[in-house]
Amino acid sequence: MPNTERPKSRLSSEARQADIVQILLTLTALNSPANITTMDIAKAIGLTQGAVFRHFPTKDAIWLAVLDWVQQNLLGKLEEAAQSTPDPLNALRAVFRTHVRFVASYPGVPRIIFHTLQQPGDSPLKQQVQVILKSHRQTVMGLLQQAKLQGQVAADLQLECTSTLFLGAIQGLVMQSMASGSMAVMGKLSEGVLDVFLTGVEKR
Amino acid sequence: MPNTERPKSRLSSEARQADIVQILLTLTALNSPANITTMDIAKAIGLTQGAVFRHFPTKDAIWLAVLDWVQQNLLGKLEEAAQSTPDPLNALRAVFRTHVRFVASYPGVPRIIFHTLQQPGDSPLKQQVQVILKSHRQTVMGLLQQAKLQGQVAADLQLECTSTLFLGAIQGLVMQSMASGSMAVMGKLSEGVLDVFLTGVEKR
DNA sequence: TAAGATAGTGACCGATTACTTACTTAAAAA
DNA sequence: TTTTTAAGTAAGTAATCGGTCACTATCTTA
Repeated sequence: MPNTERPKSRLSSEARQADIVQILLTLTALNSPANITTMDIAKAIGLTQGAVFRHFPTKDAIWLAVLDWVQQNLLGKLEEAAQSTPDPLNALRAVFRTHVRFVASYPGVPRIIFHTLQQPGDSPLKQQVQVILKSHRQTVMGLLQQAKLQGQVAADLQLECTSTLFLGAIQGLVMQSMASGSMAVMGKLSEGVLDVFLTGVEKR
Repeated sequence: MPNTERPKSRLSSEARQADIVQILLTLTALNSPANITTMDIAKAIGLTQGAVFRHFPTKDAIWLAVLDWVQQNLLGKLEEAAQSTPDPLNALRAVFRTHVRFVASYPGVPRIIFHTLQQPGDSPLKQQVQVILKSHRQTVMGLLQQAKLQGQVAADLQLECTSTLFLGAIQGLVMQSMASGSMAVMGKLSEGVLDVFLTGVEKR
């Protein structure tokens, strides 16, 4: 929902920054991050291209702000879901569903993550993505460790591999929905994917 | 291993096309497909930039040739692995390991797939990727269906969701290795990921 | 209401991009 | 050996990119 507000303009730099972040979240829902130009951003918020650089020194700084938003929102919700239930495996369910819901609402986020991760070198952008992934990973591994202590999963379950598969499950859903061109696919398949995953994790 | 041959040059257009495809497979191992220019390609094969367009009409045609190579090689090997054993679940193991080995050898391929899939619209490139993904999916679903008929998996196992998770497992490994910056991570985690997945699939 | 601060404009810049073209030159066909 | 075909060159094109700058207009504040 970009640009609902059209009272001419003249916003504070802080408000504009938030504006631009939100616009990018909607632009990346349909376009690859690699193709989005500062001109695209400017047009989407109804300003000229030069105005964009009043609020961000470089284009990378814009992406960094977007990743900051992702960190605060996605990670916050995931952590909240992880603590929503004392039962670790049910909490894992909640984390998964929260993640799926988030990605369905902001389909551009996985694209941004993957696109940034692909870049060579060690830019601040890439480091930010690594922080996000690591945090997500530790949330999942923490729940698995709890489940292990409570005897809900096998004692020899490998936490690293399991959390990799957990994240991969989301990625698989994202790819499937991108390939089919419809985000609805994700909702249809997510519960089934979660079931297969949890079956593999639960102690028998 | 680009450019081992340095007998000056002057190759047939067919040989150059194959050359360029191979060079792109190595260039994408470290760079994002979005960043690779025709100049990069030319330098890597030791020619001028204009020479590239002697052998491909457009840049998209180059990527299409790369995807053709992926289709012939990856899909061929996966199908071969699927038929290597009469036991469906063991065959699934073989498919997974073949895929992991392929991605470890050509780390650029998942990047190309994802990058192409991200592009909006319905380009020939994107259609080619969809063909590849669909074929891979059907290989996996065929094996799962066989396993179901033989009673190795639950009769109510959802094939679509399971194959999505299967592909996601690979994607998870790819992301993990990109985040860590080392392709060696994939080999270390792949067997464990495969175990968790198969545990979720096998009938108990 | 006057003055300072700052968001926005629009023209501009250098660099880079995919692609073209007139030419040179090497290799295969005659 | 001569002719013909086509791979490679080198310079160039128009378009687009991120980023800058002098200036304008609007808001805040004293």
